[in-house]
Amino acid sequence: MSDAEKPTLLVVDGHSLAFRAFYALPVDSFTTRDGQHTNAIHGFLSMLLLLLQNEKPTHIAVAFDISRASFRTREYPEYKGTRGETPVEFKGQVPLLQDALKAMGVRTLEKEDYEADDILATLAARGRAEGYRVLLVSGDRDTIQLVNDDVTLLYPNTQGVSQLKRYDTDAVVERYGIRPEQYPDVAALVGESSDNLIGITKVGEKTAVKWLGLYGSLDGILEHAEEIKGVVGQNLRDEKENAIRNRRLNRLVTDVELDVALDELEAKPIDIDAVQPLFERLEFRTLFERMKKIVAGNGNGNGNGKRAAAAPAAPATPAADAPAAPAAPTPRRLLDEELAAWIERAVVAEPAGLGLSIEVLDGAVIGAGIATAAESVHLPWQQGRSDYAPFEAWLASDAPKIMTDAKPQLKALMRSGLAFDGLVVDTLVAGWLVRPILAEKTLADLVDRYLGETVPQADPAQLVPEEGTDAGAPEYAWYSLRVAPVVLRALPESSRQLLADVEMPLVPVLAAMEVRGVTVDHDELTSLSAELGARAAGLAEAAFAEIGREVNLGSPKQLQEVLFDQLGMPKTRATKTGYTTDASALADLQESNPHPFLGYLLEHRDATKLRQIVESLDKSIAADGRIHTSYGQIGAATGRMSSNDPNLQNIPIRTEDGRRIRKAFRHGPEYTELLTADYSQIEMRIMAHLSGDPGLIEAFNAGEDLHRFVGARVFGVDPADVTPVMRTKVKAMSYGLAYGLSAFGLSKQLRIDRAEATQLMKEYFERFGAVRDYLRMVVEQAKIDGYTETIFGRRRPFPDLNSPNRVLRENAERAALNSPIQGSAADIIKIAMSRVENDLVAQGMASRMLLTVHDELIFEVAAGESETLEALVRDRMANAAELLVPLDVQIGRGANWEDAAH
DNA sequence: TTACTTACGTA
DNA sequence: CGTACGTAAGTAAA
Repeated sequence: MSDAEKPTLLVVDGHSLAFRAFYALPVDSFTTRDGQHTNAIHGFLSMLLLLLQNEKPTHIAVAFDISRASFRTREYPEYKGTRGETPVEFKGQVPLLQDALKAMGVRTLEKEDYEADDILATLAARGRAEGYRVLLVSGDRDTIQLVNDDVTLLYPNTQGVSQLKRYDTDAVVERYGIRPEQYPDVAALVGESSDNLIGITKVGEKTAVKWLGLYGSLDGILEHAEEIKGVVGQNLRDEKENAIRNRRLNRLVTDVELDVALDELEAKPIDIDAVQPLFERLEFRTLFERMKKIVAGNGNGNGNGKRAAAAPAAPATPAADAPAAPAAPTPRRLLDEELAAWIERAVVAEPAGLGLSIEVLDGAVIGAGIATAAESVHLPWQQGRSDYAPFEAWLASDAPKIMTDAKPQLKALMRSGLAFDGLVVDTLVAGWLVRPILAEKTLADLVDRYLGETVPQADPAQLVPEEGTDAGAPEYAWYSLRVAPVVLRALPESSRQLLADVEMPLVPVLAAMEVRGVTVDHDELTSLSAELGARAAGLAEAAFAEIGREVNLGSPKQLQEVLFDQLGMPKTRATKTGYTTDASALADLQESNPHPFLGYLLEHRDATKLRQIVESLDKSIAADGRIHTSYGQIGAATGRMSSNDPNLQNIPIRTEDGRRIRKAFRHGPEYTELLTADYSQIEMRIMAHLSGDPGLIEAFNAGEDLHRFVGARVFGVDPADVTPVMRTKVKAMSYGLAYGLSAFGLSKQLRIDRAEATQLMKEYFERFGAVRDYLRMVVEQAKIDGYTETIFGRRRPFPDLNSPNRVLRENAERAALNSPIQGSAADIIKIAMSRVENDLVAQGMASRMLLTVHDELIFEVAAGESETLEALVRDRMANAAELLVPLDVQIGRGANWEDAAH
C-alpha cells in the first residue's frame, strides 16, 4: 500500500493545543457578550478546520488529560510541579471545546492516570501497525519520540496554533541532529524545565547530541560514563540518577488500554445543524461559515477511507467554489412614479424597516441607497434632474429605517435641508450595545462578525478601482438591512429597549448639536494664548537658571536626568520607562526636597497645558465662528458619550486661567445668552437609589447640603458644626465610593494617614451601611452574571472578574462597581436630551441645545425664551427618571459659559 | 511615518 | 492601590 492509499489518522493533544491557542489569541477579542472566554476554543477549532481541509484525515481523535495527576506524578510528585495554577479562564473553555467536538462528531479520548500524550503514543503505535498514516498534533516536545516513517508530528510554533511545523523523521534529524527515538535521551540529559525535570548540570542540547553520536543511546552513554572527561563527565557521573529518572518519565506509554477501535474513529460528515446552536452561543460566526464551506465543499474532512484514496492529490483549492455568501443585488435606478411604486412595495415587504445609506462627500449629500432583502435602489444626486420626491417623503416620514453609522449621514441631510425621521436601528450602535468594549467600528466589521461575509472593497493596491467592485450606498444599505436582525438577536430584551427608547432617538439629536456648534471668540483665545506663551517662556527661563542649563521641560526623560541625577532627588514612583515626573510626584518632592526648579516646572506645565488647549480650540473654530465637536455615541464602555475634534468635555474649570477659556465660549449673535443646566450629585443620587440606603435617601430628601448632612452623620455632630475640613473629607469619601476607592487611596488624596482614612471609611459605612452592601452586591452579582446592568438595562460584560490575576481582577471589580452608576447617569441624561430637543422643536422654540458634558447641558437662549427654556429644561431633566430621590437640576445663565455657571 | 508612553484636562 | 474619556508631546522603532 502506498502512502497515498493509506487512511490517515489524525490525533490531537487537546489540552496542549487549546492551551497554546489560549495564549496566542487575545482574550478581549474572543469573549461572548455574556462574558464567556472563547479564545482557546476558537483557536483550537480554527486549527482543526484547517487540518481537516488540508490533511483530509479519514479518522480523527482528540485526546485530553483528565487531571494533572497521572502515574508520573505518583512516581515523582515534582513532575510538572513548576506549572502554575491553570487560569480559570482556560479551564472553563475545555468542557465547551469538548462539547463542540462532540457536536462536530469528533471523538474525544481520555484515560484516568495517563496523559494525553500517552494516548497519542498508543494511537500512533496502533495506527502504524494497522496500516494508517498517522498525524499527531501536540505542543509537547516529548511527542517527537513518536515520529517515524508512518507518523508525522505537527508542532505549533511560537506564532500560535494556526501554523504548524511538520516534523517527519528527516525534519527531526535536521532540527535536532538525532533520530526521533533518540529525542527522549537528549531530553533526559538536558532536562525539561516545563516538566520540572532537572537534567545534568552543564549539559545542553549540543553536548547531549554529541554524546549520543558517540555512544548511541542514554544507556550507552552511562556505560561509558567513566570515559567522559572534564567537569561535565563528573557531573554526569554525579547526577546520572536524574537522567535515568527523566528517561523513565518521558517515555510515552504505547499500550494504554483504550476502549475504542481505530475504525470507530472514522471521520463522519459534520452535521451543521448539530453544531449551530453551540457555535451561536460561542458567537463563532466566521468559524461557522468556514465550517459550512468545508462541509458543502467537496467532502473535505468528512470523507471515508475510500474517498480519500480516490482523490489523494486533489488540492484544497476547490473550496473557492463553495457556495458563496449571497451577493448584493444589482442596484436599480428609478425615478418618479417608478420610485414611488418601488418604495410603496418595499415598505410592505420589509415591515421592520428598509436599509438606508446616504452617500456623503465633504459633508454634503451626493446620493443615497435604499434596500430590501431582495432589491436595492441607487439615487445619485445630480444637478438639474428630476427630483426624488417619493424618496424625500419617505425619508421625512416615520417609516422605519435601518442604517449604519447614521450620525454623519443625518448631518449631511440636515445641511442639505432634507427632513429625516424613523431611524429604528443604527447597526453600529446596536453592535456597541452587544459589546460595549471593542465594538465593531465599521459595517464591514459587523458583517464579518455577524454574517460571516465580506463586504466587497476596492483592492487597495489598485489605483483606479474597477467599476462596480466597490460597495456603494445601495450595498451598504443592503448589508445594513441584513446584518441588523442578526445583531438585534444578539441583544437581550432590555438592551433592545434601550436601543429603541434611548440610543436611536439620540442619534439625530447629537447630529443636530454637532451641526449647530458653539460660538467661540477667536480674539479672546489668541490673546490668552499669547499671554500663556509668554508666561511659559518666562517660567522656562527661570527653571533653566536654577539648574544652569536648558532642557526640554516637556521631556520626561530629560526631566528625570535633572531631578534624579543632577539634583539628586529621591526616586519617585516607577513607570515603564523610568520614574514618574507627574504633578503629584513633583508636589511630593517639593515637600521633601524643596527646590525652586520644581515650582517653576509645575507652573510651566500648567501654562503650556492650558496654551495647548487654547491653541487646539482656536484651530477648531470653523468659518462660521463656531466649534463643531463630534460626539462619540459608541466610545465609552459605560454608556457615556465622548467628545472629540476637539474634545469639549475637558475644558478647564478648576483654575482661574482655565476659567478664562470658558469665557471665550459665547452665545451666537442671534441669541441673548447661554444657559447651562446640570444634575447636581447625580452619581450619589443614583447610588442612593440603587442601594436604597435610608440615610442617604434622607440626605437628599432633606434638601440640605449633601456633604454637610453626611459629615454630620459621620462625625456625630450637628450639621451646623460640620467644619470645612470635615466636609472636604466626607466629600472625597462620597465621590470615591463610586470608584472603588481604598483606604490607601483616600489617605493619599486627603494627605492623611492610613489609620485615619481607615477610620473615616469605617465611620462612614457604619452610618451608610446599605451603600457598602450594595457595592459588594454589585461585584458579587457581576461575578455570577458576567456583566453589570444599569437602571435602564444597559449591560457591560466583565470577563476579568474571576481572573486569577489579582491586578486584572481588582481592576475589573472597581470598574464593575462604577459601571451601573456612571452608566445609569448616562442613560438619564440621554433620555433628558432627547426629550428636551423634541419638546423645543414641538413648541416651536428658537433656543437650542448645543453641548453636553456628562451631567451638564448647554443651551443657546433665543430672545424672550429664557424663562420658558429654563422651566422646560428643568422639568425634562428632573423627570427623565423616577428614582427614590429627586433629581436636582441646577441652572445658570450668562453671556458666556463661565458666567452661565452657577 | 507609526506605535507606544507619559502626562493631564473634564465628569 | 479611584472610574470614564481625548489630546499632545516625546520617544523609539520602522
